[in-house]
Amino acid sequence: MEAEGTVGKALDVLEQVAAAGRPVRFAELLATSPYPKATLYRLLQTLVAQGLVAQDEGGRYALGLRLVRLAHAAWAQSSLAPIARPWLDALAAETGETIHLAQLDQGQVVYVDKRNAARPVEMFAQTGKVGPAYCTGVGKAMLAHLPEEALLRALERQSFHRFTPQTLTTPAALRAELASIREAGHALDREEHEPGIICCAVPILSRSGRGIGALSLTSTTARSTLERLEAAADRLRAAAAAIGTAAEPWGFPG
Amino acid sequence: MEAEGTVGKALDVLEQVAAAGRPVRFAELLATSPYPKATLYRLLQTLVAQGLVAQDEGGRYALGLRLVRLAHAAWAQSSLAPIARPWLDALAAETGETIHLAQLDQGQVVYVDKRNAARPVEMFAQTGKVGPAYCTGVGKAMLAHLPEEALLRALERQSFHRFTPQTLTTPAALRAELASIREAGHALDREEHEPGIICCAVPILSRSGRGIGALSLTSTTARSTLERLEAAADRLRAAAAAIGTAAEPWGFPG
DNA sequence: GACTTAGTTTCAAATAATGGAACTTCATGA
DNA sequence: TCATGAAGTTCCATTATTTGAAACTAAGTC
Repeated sequence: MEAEGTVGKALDVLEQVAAAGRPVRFAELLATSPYPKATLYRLLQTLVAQGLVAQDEGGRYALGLRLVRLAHAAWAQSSLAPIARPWLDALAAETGETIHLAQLDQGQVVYVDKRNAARPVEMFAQTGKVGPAYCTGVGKAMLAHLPEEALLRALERQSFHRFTPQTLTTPAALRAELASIREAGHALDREEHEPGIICCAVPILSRSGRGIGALSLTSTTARSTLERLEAAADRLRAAAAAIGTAAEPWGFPG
Repeated sequence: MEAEGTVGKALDVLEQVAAAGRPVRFAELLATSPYPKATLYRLLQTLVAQGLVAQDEGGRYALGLRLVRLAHAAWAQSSLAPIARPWLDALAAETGETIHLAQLDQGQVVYVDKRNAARPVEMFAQTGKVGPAYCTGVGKAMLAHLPEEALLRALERQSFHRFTPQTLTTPAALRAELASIREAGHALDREEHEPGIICCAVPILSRSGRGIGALSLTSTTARSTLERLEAAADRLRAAAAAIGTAAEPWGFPG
């Protein structure tokens, strides 16, 4: 924490409210805040006045609906997600499996759209969720197509947690994996993030060759195998190529 | 525009980028900004540094993915939307029509979750989308259960636009409608917002009797009638009651 | 009714934001 | 080739906002 300028401080506080995951009292925030009582108090007042944070009758703070409005605008004006929609529909219908569309933001994977085989579109329940880049199919596919400098920055701020026995936990192992992903043209998640969950992902490249997102097909070891997912890689690649051609060249910054 | 404090100014700029609906150049923003060149420039720099705004290679500004992450957190920590999910699933399955869950934020309707009709139909509203309160079913259902003071504030900032011939365009007409909604226990949208679109909505009340959201069943005049939607009102009310009982008493502030 | 805990306000000092103007690119076309 | 201008960036003395220790209020608790 500790950010530059008043706006940065306000966002620190906002992020703290977000991290709590439930409505929190002032005292709870104060306990783990780097800011003194009066400062924290006024920052929260400002956030409430702006609608970024809401306060219940008991005075507890939670994230406000203005964020939901703004995120909808962000999604709608993106050059990737709205364009990709029909392709996700088609892939989900053809494969009967779960399809993810992801982008990279500050070194993390952000899922920006999804189709669940069983259920219809449910936006925020899944959209906006974040995950680690180094142990997901979409994450590795995007990292593999990041310029060296951006990759370094992304790896720097990463701490490698071993989610499963298969998780790659060193930069060296990851770099070797990224090289083979570039060669194969697709990335596999061999239960590296969650046991029983496997996935095949391809990068989405803009016309200028820059990575702007990734597309993945996810299944469970109970229902499918890596070989079967890999067999669908060409189908994914075709969709990714079409999306990349249609999209504005808006790169993911890492 | 023109807001209090540095945070408010930064959010003004953010909102301007959102309003554009597409990546915009600095000069475009400057043309309609109340802030001088240097100030606007530095506000944008700050927003970019914070990840709320992203910049493409051409230097154009668009909303950043950090907003999508934050909105997901807002959605997940809400005391309403996650709890309501199974009921939306059930209502959509039973009726085969579109179901919306909405909340009121600063006098506007914000759709926080939805289920699409089983039959292939175009999207009316995505999650996070906003709409007017005075001419939608969910909006009127919520306005009807707002305390007088909050209703006044909501009406004040409302300008009544006549979307269709059926739209109520005066505070007096709306107040009469709200009274009859309170009596009936549900609100109808008689093509007041979009021609051909009808809807029946019920308020979701917390255990303390406060309005915290609304639930609606939407259809088209081609496929159904107001009478048929109204017949499902009891089913909606039952779901709303269950959700309201399970939810934390977190009122909508108007 | 003294004592703790949670939240709110004050005000002089410290800090950050402001904005007019000057400067740097970069594209255009005479 | 070199003027012309449009778009974007930086400077810096001035100005306004933010800061935070401490005092204060309100609401429990024993």
